[in-house]
Amino acid sequence: MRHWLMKSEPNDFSIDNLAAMPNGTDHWDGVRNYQARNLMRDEMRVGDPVFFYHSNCEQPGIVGLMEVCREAYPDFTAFDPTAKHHDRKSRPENPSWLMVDVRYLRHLRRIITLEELKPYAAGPLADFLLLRKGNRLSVLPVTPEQWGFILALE
DNA sequence: GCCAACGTTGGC
DNA sequence: GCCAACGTTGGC
Repeated sequence: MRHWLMKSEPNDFSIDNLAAMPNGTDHWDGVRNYQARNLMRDEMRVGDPVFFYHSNCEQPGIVGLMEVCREAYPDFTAFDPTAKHHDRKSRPENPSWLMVDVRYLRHLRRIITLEELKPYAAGPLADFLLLRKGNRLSVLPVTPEQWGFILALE
């Protein structure tokens, strides 16, 4: 089992939006980065735990927990000319982009902010991809040690 | 709104 | 294959 962190802009899709879905479940569409796509395709499995991270907002940070509940399948929003992340090069018979389904588990009792995590880049979170300068991956692996350390901050 | 750090595109 | 131009991400 692998652990993950997935980013979403709360103005676009927040953890509250996910929690409000039927069964707390939704597809995670809009990933348009090959490295992130390959991670979803090759590494993500049903039952993997995921941090829900709010990015590009007033208080960037980890806000809750979810789990993968369906493995990678074509991101149909890429086929839709009216969709925000439409990609005309992606065809249904040969999809460029994939997504997984995720299920809401719970909010953290408080937001574990990026600001709070940053100092640990000098210690327990030295290799945490989220804290790497210039990192823009929206789907990234978290080691069991990193996962445990971060959750213990809650 | 600014801008650093990317990733992608396309001319050559 | 190189690399400049461009677009995007995301913190601040």
